[in-house]
Amino acid sequence: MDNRNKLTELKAEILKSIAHPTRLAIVEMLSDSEKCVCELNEQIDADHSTISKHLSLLKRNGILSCRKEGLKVFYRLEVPCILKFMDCITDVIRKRTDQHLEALK
Amino acid sequence: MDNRNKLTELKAEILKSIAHPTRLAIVEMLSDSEKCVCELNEQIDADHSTISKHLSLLKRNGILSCRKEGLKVFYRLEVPCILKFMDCITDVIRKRTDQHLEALK
DNA sequence: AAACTATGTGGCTATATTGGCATATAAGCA
DNA sequence: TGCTTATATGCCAATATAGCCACATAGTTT
Repeated sequence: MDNRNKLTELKAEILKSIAHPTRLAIVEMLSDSEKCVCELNEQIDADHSTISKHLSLLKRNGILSCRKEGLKVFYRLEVPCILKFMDCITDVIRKRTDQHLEALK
Repeated sequence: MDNRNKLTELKAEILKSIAHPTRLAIVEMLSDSEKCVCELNEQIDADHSTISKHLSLLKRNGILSCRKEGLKVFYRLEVPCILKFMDCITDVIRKRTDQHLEALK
């Protein structure tokens, strides 16, 4: 019972780490291949320190891993199953939109 | 490009709605069948107003739907695919734990 | 209609999250 | 060694979120 709660809390924590526009964008950008921080910095409109913090959070929570090569650090997605889930989330969005349209009738 | 960002933001918003211990617990409790608010109130240790707000958030975001029957309101899960995803999240937790153990060596 | 039950809402405070700036570290290069 | 580039961290202010109490509403029962 209490363990169940604990597990639910852990799950919520993991979910929270990808439940942020910038962090989700990072995850999506890493869907096909690893990328260096510099590349992410280029494509995301935020201070590099902000992005760095998002990356370290994602890493700490096991979503990403990284390797260093010279000056650069390359991050990669550790849990590709997340991507499949996004289809489910897109379903939710579709369903939600339908509901709102329905409500207007 | 901009549409892509908009979609990512929407997805993050949906994710955020289930990325909370209590809300995730609610989703899990509704995995097998609909339940009335009273039942949720019994099982969750929080003020009924707090639970009510979580429910309305989940509904607004298309995760849950509800129907009224007399005094009671029954909520049900609209998007069962969320449950499948939780296995992926559990993988993350396992992976993360492994990493931490590894780091201690 | 008055009292009761189940649920929802407004308003407030406490806490958590975010983002940017300045600064630090680490590695390559002149 | 000093300079430059890539990345990370400390600190702080702004904003968002959560939770509780009090109150409101809807439906039921007497």
